[in-house]
Amino acid sequence: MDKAGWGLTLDSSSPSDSSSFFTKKPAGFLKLKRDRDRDLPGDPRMFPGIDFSATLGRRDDRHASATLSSSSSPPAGESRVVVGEVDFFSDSKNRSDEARAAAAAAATVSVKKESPAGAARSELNVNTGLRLLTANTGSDQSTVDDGFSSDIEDRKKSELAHLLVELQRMNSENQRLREMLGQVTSNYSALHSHLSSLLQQQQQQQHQSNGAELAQDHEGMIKKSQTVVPRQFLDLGPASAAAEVDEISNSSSEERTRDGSRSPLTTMEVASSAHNGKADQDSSGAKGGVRNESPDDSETQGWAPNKAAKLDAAARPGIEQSAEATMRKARVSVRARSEAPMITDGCQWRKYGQKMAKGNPCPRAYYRCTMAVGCPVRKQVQRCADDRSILITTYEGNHNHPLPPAAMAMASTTSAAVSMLLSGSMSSADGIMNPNLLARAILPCSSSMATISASAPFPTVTLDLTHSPNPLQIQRPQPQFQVPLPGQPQNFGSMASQSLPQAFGQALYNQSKFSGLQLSQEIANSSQFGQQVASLPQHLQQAQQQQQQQAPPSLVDTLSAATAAITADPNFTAALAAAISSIIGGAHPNNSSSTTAAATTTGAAATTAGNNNNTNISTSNGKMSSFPGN
DNA sequence: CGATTTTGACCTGCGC
DNA sequence: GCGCAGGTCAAAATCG
Repeated sequence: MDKAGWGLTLDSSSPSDSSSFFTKKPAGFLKLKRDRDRDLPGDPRMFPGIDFSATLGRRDDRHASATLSSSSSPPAGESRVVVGEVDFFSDSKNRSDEARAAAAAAATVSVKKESPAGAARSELNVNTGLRLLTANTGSDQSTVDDGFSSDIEDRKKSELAHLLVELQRMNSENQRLREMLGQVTSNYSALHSHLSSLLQQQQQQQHQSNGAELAQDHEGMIKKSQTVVPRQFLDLGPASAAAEVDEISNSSSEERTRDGSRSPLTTMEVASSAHNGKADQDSSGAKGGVRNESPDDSETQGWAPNKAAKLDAAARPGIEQSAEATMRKARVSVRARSEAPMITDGCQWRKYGQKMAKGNPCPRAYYRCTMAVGCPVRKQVQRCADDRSILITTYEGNHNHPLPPAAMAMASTTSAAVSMLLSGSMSSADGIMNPNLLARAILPCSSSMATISASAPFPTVTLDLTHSPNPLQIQRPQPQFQVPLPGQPQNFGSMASQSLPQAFGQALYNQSKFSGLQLSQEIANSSQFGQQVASLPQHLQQAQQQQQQQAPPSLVDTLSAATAAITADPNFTAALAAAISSIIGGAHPNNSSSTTAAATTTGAAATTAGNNNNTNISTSNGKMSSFPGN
């Protein structure tokens, strides 16, 4: 459920009392508790608590605000932020320092900042997405200038000059980063092509050696359909290659298929169950009638690892079955430091169970999404046994309804994570899949580590947001979950009202937009990268336009400048993250039809981040019928 | 009074 | 077949 107030009630849920963590109801909780009318998509106030989507930007905001107002009492708005937000992260101060360091590294010229209000105005007017830069540059120096300079015009003039210089610099950095991105993309494509060719050769060899028995051939066809076909609408560049690896692997696909039968149905499965409803119901009846399920409850039923799913899957064509088997197992686990009982990810959840899991004194709570009837998305929330300040949230399933912007953040995140999981790691027996790349692709501004485990009962992507910044990101403010204030805007549509960009959420929001654009254009068989570039936020496009006038720097400068840019501008980082994740894990031309059809069948968006409000369907989400959407 | 949480019971899969 | 663990259900309790 949406017990929205938890984030504000750190007090009641003492970390030391983990056993009662999920059972106690925070005191302050109640006052903020549930107000469904308020929890409308797009309502910025709706998700107090640890706001995943708004966290980063707000955190950055807070840090920047602290910097700007360090020598004087902060404006009312800022003080509200500072006071209201609770930093769950122990090293927040360090990150704040890092933020300043990043600003110092990025800003060769400090730009004065008159006041937060003035900054807000400039943001509204320019909307370059360089708010962090603006904020960062408006630091001590500007304060000093304000104190000693009575000539406002001169000050503004110099400020403007600084801004222009900074803008140019950022443009050049933007260009460099784009070049780097292009290199990464080309390298990725080359590697993928090479891998595909190798796999094809291996496949041919294996077929030649094993082509004797027809039965085996038939089974092989089934396997192929079980692996390749799903990947087709899961898509992704590496997908086909991975699927081929699966095909080569004797055990992986079968095990996955078998295990998948006990896993929750996905949207696609729900879709397919529409014409297999009788089997479902019959099977449900076999359960003793305990679960009185109507056809309308098929989605809910789908979550039950019952025989119905297995029988139904067995009765279905291999394609659908395999697709479900592959996708419905995917999970995304998000680790984040939080004292709150549950991270606020923008969706409404209702708790339906709690169990003591083995090996962990903390109970595991089970939630299901209640934003729409029959939404199959569920999540598990549990404290880390080793570090109870870490909250582990595992998402599973795919939303069948529009999501508010705040929810799209997590949706996009998990979407990207699962996209990468299903696209590239499924073939791997286990292990970490290029964590740096993955982490940067998914959450490049989070300093997170994305760990993929395919050997687990469910292929799981773990996004660890608790790690300290990696060397390449050390200067960047660490994203974290924070406690938003009630009534404070959190939706991304109101970013202009924020003091600083909600980098992470914006990144993911943009990502969704990117992907949505991609999806729609993929249908039109358009190239994706150009569309992604075309769908970049305005400030990026503006920067790109201007950066074309910049002379290319040296490689060293490029790298350093890129690092500085990334660390200094969460918006850019976000956009880059979105682009990368969309490119690598999110969008490919051949994935939309099947999933879209499935989604259409169910009348759902078949997307986690798919948002009617934005008429965007995240490709990475949309194709991930089993992806933990939220 | 409706929505949500709590909590014990139940179901299922898996390993022995 | 049995026990264990994960997951889910649903009646009762709680809350607003």
